[in-house]
Amino acid sequence: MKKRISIKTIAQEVGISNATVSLVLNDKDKEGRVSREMAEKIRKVAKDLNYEPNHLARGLRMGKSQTIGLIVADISNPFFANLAFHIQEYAEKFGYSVIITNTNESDAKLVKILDVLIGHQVDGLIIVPTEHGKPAIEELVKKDFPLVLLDRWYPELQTCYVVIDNYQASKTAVQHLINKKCKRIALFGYTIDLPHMQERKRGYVDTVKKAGLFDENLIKDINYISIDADIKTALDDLFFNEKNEKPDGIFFATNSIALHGLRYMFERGVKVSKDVKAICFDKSDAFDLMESPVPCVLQPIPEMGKLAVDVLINQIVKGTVIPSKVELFAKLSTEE
Amino acid sequence: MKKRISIKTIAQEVGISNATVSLVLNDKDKEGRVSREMAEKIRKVAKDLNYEPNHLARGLRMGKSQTIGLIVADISNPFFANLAFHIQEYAEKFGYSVIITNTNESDAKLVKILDVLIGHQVDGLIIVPTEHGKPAIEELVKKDFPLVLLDRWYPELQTCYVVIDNYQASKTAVQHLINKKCKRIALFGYTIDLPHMQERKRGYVDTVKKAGLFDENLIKDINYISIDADIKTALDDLFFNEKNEKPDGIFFATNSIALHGLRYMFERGVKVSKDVKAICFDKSDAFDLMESPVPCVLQPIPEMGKLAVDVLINQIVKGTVIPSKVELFAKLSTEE
DNA sequence: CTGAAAGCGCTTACAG
DNA sequence: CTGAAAGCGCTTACAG
Repeated sequence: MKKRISIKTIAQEVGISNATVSLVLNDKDKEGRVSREMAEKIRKVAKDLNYEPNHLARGLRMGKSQTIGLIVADISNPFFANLAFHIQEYAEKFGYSVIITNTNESDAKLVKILDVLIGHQVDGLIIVPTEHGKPAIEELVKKDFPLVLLDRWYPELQTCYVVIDNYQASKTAVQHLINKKCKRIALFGYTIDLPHMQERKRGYVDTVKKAGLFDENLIKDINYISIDADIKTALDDLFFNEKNEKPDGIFFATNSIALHGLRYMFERGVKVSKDVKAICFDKSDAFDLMESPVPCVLQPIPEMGKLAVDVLINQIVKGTVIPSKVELFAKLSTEE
Repeated sequence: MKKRISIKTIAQEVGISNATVSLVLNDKDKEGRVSREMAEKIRKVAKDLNYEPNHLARGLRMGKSQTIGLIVADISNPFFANLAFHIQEYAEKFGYSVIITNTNESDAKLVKILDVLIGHQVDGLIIVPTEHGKPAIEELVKKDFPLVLLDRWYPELQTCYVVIDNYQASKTAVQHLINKKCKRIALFGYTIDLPHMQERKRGYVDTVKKAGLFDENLIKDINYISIDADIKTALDDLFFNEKNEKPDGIFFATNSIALHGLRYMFERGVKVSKDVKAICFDKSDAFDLMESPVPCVLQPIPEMGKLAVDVLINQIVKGTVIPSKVELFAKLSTEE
């Protein structure tokens, strides 16, 4: 492979010093620091030689890499993929590249990724944290490393967050089912011990209680690891256990749970909308094609991504961190 | 923000030279180059100080960054998101980080991204090329820059490719509809002038011709830019134009076209499976939840990703490029 | 207006 | 077994 050409090559070609070339190529030749003709000449040679600056060298020298690390739970999940898309598009506007990585909800992996990303000298991090990732992230926070947590948060950790009001979103969703005359509303949530999920559950509980519809047996906890089996067990118990009165509504607290749940119900002949109403978090392509569309909670994905980038870049540029929790609001797909 | 600690800090702490620290930390202290006690001591201090090597500096010095650039058309498309997921997981095993970027099918954007990524000193590129991206990529090929094109290819450009046999996949899909007694099979494809799409069309044409079912009016070209409008126009023409005999089968040459198409048909009350059979490229979550599932062509996504990484790393390590086109085979979802 | 020099953090021949 | 030195490509204060 041919050697990439450097500032030095250009300097030699023109017969001038590296310093001057650097000035010109960084557009710092205004304010009369370099003669007009010289600047022109340098630019021409740089162009002819197809010069591309070496970001590694620049990063090393400047102490910043113009790179942001993004850590999500799973890039193949459309919610995170969309988030990643908008983060990248927006970060690019400010001249930042984004390195996207996955934890697959593993705390060990989070720790490892953090090391790798920091080794790569990222200027900041946007992190969808894992259940027990707090210690690792706390260390970074102590060092004032620029970062913003996205989608999920640790209540006891003071740092920057961009999240949505899960409690309110959940209430709205459950209320929607109540308005549709549902009397026995089930909740399907993850066992994950993070407040975004607890808030969704709390929103459910408060709303059904207020309507006098609370029944503990209708709350089903799903483990991310054994999602398929857990959902089947839970649905079997709700719909095919003679002892139980069937639910007439289901609130799926995440999209992945909804997808698995709907699939199994479909398989078992439980008709959504007819036998039981459903509502869930986040939109899926699947919903548009169902016999009767499932309404869902729409998180403002582009705004979440942009805001995370804004908050992060602000930290990087200012060099200081003012802990803050930005809360956005979701709305129902039926409100559109 | 606290300064990151460097090899120098460790060296001073231990009272020793940078060189020795570097040797130890890179596990080059075997073969009796450094005394056992000294090595232990250095490792301990490095650990206590929480040392993280600076990849920028190492990359600059070694002339490689252990980073791979991945360019896809759209990370929010599940096909590419899955591909990205597997590429990243697999590349990580070899110690490579992956920078993921999107072209949104724009040639101009491809050129720009190429510059950015090369500026970041990526050691190699995995590229899903755009329609007219050939000149830009050709330049890299001429320089023997390590790269592999994925999913799509330029027939006149000798370089490394990992693709699937689109012709065969398409034939199988169309044959499936013929086996289901379809007599009027429509094709929905993109206008994009790249052979992967042409092959899909050719597979369709050859198969319907062989069965004596060819009718030019059943071929519909969709523009990526105006996908929504184009699909509506095409479907309206097929199903709601009194002059035309309706199709009884549709082959959607991509997943995005299928999704838009199925949605519109649903909206207009055209019943898939009952009124018209459908089949398409790539699986979508949506299919599991439809009244009658749409069969699809399953590309071997994990294998495609892994192979691309293998081929690329091989180039990087060997320092030479042997142009090759690896072709994988897709199968129908009904074959599972 | 332009140049010489230092230094970012690392690795690697070369000396001893 | 360990150290001194050079150099990767860049930017930036300092001199002139």
